[in-house]
Amino acid sequence: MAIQQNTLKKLSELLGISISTVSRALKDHPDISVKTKARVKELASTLDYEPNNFAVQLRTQQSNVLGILVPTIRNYFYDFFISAVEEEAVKHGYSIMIMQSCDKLSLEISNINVLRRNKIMGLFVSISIETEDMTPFRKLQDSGVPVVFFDRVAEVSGFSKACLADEAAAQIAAKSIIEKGKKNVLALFGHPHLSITKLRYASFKNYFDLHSKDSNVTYFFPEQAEASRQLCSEIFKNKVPDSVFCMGDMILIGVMHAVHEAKLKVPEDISIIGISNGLIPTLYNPKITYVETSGFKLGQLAFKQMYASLKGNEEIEEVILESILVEGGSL
Amino acid sequence: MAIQQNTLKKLSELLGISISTVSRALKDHPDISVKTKARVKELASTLDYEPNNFAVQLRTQQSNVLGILVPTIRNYFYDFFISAVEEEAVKHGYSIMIMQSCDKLSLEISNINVLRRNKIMGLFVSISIETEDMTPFRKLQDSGVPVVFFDRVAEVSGFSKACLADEAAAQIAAKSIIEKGKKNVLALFGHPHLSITKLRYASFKNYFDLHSKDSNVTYFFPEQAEASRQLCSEIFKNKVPDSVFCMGDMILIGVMHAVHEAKLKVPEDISIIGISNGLIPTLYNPKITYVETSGFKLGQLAFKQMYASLKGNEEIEEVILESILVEGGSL
DNA sequence: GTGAAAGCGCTAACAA
DNA sequence: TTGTTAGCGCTTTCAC
Repeated sequence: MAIQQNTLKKLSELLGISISTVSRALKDHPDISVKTKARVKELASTLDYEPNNFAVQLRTQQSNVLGILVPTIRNYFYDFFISAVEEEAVKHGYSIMIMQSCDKLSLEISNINVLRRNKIMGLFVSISIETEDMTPFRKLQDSGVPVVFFDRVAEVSGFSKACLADEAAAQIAAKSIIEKGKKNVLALFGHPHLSITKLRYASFKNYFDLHSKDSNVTYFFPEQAEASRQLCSEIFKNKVPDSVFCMGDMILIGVMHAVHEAKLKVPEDISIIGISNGLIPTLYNPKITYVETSGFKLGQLAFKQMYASLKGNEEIEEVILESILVEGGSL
Repeated sequence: MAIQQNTLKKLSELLGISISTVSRALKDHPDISVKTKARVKELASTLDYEPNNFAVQLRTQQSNVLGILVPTIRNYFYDFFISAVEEEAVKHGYSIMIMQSCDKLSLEISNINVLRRNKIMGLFVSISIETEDMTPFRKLQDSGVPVVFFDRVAEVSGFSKACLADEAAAQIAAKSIIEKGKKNVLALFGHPHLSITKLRYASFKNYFDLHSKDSNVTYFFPEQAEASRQLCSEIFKNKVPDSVFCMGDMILIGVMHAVHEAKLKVPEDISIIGISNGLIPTLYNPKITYVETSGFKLGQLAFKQMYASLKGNEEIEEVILESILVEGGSL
């Protein structure tokens, strides 16, 4: 049972002054005399007075809560993103409410409703694989709640977006592979439905088509770790490519399992390059060369965008986080 | 700007009936006639009526929000825990508010205050390294907000706790090492201040003292990955132990870096065993043998405890999640 | 079966 | 400088 809290009314009765005076004293309103302020504040602190947020929120229609909606938190990217947003949010007086869509459209929609009912003041979202209709987000935004897409973003205009430099990242990887003289490339991407996959794939392919026409590049879309491992196992039986590109950590993990199983030496027998948030590639020996896409930095960037919108700076724009190549010894 | 929402008042005016009738119709109150209910519900749905949570909360003094306070989300354990809690919470109509203490006491305290002001109905917490005084948690619980500690728990009674079987996990590891005939053991633990470290250390040491007195076990407390790597590098220069025990993933990562640098073969030159949530040990080749401590399962367990408290079942108890040995090829 | 009215705790316009 | 008052939108008791 929640215990009865102190209220302005109680304070005012104890002090023999009116509720509004107490309220104003507590917020350092210039009208109130120094003496009264002191009296009020002292009593408030001895009584551990805390304003009732429910009442404040009803009155002000402000929750100071920001929502984050991601496919899952169990991911070596979103957790960094969330962490960054949380840190920034706290600094600015906001709290964070998190929900997972589990990559299901139905859950995504019901969670948006929960977040709206909780009166979030802004939403960060990375859409589910199944999402096609952006209406729920549009409605949210139209009702005054800014929406910032990140990572998996809506392929429509009219929303703020914080993106990784997907195209640049894929290009950097392609370029690195070509520069090392690799000609027989296995390129693995994630779910073909996602914008992030489309961008990386198109950019990677385009770069090879333009700059190394004689290369033999094979493309697959194995989504997760186990699918990647199986795929590679099969491929390695026939012919081992001289290099593998992995669009994400999970694919990399699968590939490395297959590499170990086939007892291939990196980089002597096979070169590996990936795109990653950072930790996983550094666990292998030699460390895997990767194009860094920092979830943490992206979170900071996304918060900046959100904060601007929150403060009435209504500019809708796409912010892109630069990618850098982190050289390991795998290429 | 938040756009004006529909309210009960508006509906009642449109329908020409009173606010209270509308309110009751919407909640299927038995007093209201079927006809009226139908009319009300139809209008409500065409107008996309949604109750104003601020008002509901003020009236009912219930937020249906649960808080989670962890040192950091950027961790391959807490994210699983949070994910599980979120999934369960959604099923039961609760939302999750997350805050990070960054292992700083000051942030922990201010975040507790934020959570309290946000009127959370329950709190899951894994304490910071600096935390010693449990008063803030006690006060929260005394004011009717159940607190469930997990992972890093308070070393005092009177709180619900959801723990990993720390002692059992350490014992399983110790037993495995002894059974493999390893006699020259390097045992690495985390921050000595934490209950989790104390339990694992005491149990591990105790098991060796009892069951293998002639073993030569060296203990260190290197906290994070880089410290572990450095420590091992130094140790390996003098004498390579026949086995290493790693209390957590970060320590394991550091150890494996040192192992690779020293070009030691696992398990021929050195055996490795750890305690882990699961992913990291499986990335190495051979996979590292580890005692599993599932953050996801712990989250489900902790939620069950919380839910019982929320529903008035006031029993305070310590729940322990069983550990199991997952054999890789490193021992 | 329906309506009127009180009140959750706070803020802020207006009065004094 | 301080007090009075009118709500914010909803739930719920009590009256009809």
